[in-house]
Amino acid sequence: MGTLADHIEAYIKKMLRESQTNSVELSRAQLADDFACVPSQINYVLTTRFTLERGYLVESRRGGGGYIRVGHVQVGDSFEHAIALLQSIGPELDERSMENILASLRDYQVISPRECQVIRGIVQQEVSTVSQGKEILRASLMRSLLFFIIKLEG
Amino acid sequence: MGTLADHIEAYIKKMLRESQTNSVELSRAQLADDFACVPSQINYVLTTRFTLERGYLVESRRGGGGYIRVGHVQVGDSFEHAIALLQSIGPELDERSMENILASLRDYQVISPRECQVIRGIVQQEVSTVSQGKEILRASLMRSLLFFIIKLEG
DNA sequence: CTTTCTCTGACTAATACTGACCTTAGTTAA
DNA sequence: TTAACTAAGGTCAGTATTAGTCAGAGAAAG
Repeated sequence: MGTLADHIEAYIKKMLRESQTNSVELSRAQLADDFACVPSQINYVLTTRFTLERGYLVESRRGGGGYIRVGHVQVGDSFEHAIALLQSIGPELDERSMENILASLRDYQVISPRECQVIRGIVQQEVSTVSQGKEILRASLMRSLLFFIIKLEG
Repeated sequence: MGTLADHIEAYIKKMLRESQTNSVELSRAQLADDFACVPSQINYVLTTRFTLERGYLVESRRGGGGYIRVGHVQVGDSFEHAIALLQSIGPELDERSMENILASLRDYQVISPRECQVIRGIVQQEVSTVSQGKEILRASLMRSLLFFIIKLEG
């Protein structure tokens, strides 16, 4: 059967498939009304199902003319490995794991040696500026940079 | 779609693009009349979208023959401009400042609308997953992503 | 029975827009 | 000369319209 959240998830994914642009604009209040639930239920669905790791981008704006935009990145087979690695990054990431991921991505030619070098430099620089939460920041940066590369090339 | 403010913003930017001089002179009352709104709506658009932080200069004069002049600050080199903006990011970065930076980089065509969208989405997603240090993480991510783009293009 | 997932509602925050009232600059006429 | 009039634009507080957050209740799974 599936929960309400499942239905809302399916509805949004259907709209995404039908859109030419791989992105869809929603009205939170309207959608909540359609499914006869509270608006915050929409946020629940978005934060649990339409995450960056699953290849979704969510933007929103409040106020008059506000909206929620959900975008989907579909990547080719050549990026499957990269996506898998990206998804394997948890809330924290140590240096050793980062190196393993970079090496793997370079081997699979998802990133160039130069890109690899740039990423390493950036992450090291940023991580060195904080005293706490280095692992968390590293995970965040790696996810973001890799996702950015995949998003643009995929 | 988009709000009235969005349309007025687009209209002014179009006029700016079409002008040889990177500046355009408006009549507040006339513009308000064209868009069927109150004159103060024009001020709202100017103060929220055409700020110095985004690279715009607004001058005006009251009384008979009054006017509003909007200029787009001519930056010598968009690459230099991007570097300057990057360096202006301190240890912390709030959402408003991030939007200003992105808007400016997009207006100067340092980043594409697509890249802008991706960056915003990634940053929002990542920042939403932490409970503390949102401003610090936002600064880190913006520095990293922008640096990465510039590094590859420059 | 305990843990994890769903769902709700009260409170919060951001953005858009309006209208009443204010300020400034030029023009005219006593 | 200067007071009065006319013709701009400015400010600000209030209202309307969205969406976001978070703690806790309820349901499902292990």
